[in-house]
Amino acid sequence: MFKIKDHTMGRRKDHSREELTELAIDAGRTLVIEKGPAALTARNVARAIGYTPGTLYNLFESIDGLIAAINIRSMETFARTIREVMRRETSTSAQLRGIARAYLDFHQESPHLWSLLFASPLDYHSEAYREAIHGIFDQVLEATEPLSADPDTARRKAKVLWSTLHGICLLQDSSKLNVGQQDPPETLVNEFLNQFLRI
Amino acid sequence: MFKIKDHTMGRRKDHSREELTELAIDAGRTLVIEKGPAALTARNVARAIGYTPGTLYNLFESIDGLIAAINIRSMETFARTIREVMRRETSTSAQLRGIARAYLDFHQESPHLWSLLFASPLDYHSEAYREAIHGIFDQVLEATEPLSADPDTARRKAKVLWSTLHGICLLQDSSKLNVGQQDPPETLVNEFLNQFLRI
DNA sequence: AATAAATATTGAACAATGTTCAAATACTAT
DNA sequence: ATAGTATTTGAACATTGTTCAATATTTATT
Repeated sequence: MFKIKDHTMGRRKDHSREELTELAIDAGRTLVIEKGPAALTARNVARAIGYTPGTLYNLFESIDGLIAAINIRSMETFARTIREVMRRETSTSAQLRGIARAYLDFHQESPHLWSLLFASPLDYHSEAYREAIHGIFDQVLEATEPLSADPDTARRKAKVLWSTLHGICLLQDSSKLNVGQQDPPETLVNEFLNQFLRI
Repeated sequence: MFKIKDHTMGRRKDHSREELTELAIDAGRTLVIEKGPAALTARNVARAIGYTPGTLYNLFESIDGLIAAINIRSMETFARTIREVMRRETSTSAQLRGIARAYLDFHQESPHLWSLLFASPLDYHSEAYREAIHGIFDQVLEATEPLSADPDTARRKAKVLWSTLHGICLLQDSSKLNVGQQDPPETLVNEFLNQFLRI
């Protein structure tokens, strides 16, 4: 016999709260990867995990909370990638070029995830979010330190590098009909780094 | 006697099509300036000009069309500003610093307009939009030309400069809780330009 | 001047969004 | 067993963008 439920259901406990949160983040991530940030709706995510929108609001305080969770995951992955770069490369220039390379790879391989993280205004900003940002930025800072005497300059240099990477990828996306000729992001990043690494 | 209209109204012709378009753009612009991009809704704009949403769809093919029109106006204003800079300054470095200054001013004085233009993904892209972009970018290109031998390098340099300005302002906005210390955009742009202008 | 055609405007509707919440259910501790 | 707590739902609400038949007005034609 099949259970036909013609009224509201109560607790199912198919998954723990933590498992459910994981499921939601994964489903949301997949939606973003496959159909872009616009497909990340409460109903789409809920359908993907076999629950209703209301359940999501038991896990996240709002849809922005889910976005933040997905972004944090992206940042953690990226932080691991550049940690690897920092360990592999010994020279400052190789480290910085490696970080830039990793950034461009992320943008190219997961454009929608990149877009959700860097090209969609979000004012959620939990403590976990702040930490995830630091997980990345502190390493960039570490890499720019040898380039300058005082730490203030190092921080400024790190921010400039980071800003330029952002900007170049944004420009790339916004110019489907391009300004003049098509310059691949790598070319622009190279142009920048050649100057940036010149003492 | 007051005309009470209890059914659908027809043509009023209070304004010409062109006047109405102007009214809509102006009202939309004001809404964005005062309440941010999120306030730019069809109903808000319609109410502000004393019409209904349907009328807007007679003027623009979609809400993105209205956004594009507002952005084009922002770009035209900015193009005029840097044209003034280009005329006033004679040295390359002064021109580039002037352009950067103007960009930061725009970001600081009209953060919401800046956000609508540069920080909100939009895939409208009419011919008029392309032209407005060129009205700005061609001048940046003109300014970077003396910095490099071949035109390809000049174009790349212009794009790098432009990307960095974008990125720095984005970073500024996204970091209400800041990464490390607060670095004013001017400081970062200076850090960048000092390196950029070094031959 | 009368009539026809074109245009402008509306209100009402549609689908989709985020979000809330009482009701109902199932699990947990007593 | 019973009471209490946590979870899940469905239905609702307000807001989006957008469409469109109906209507009113202006313009063109006869």
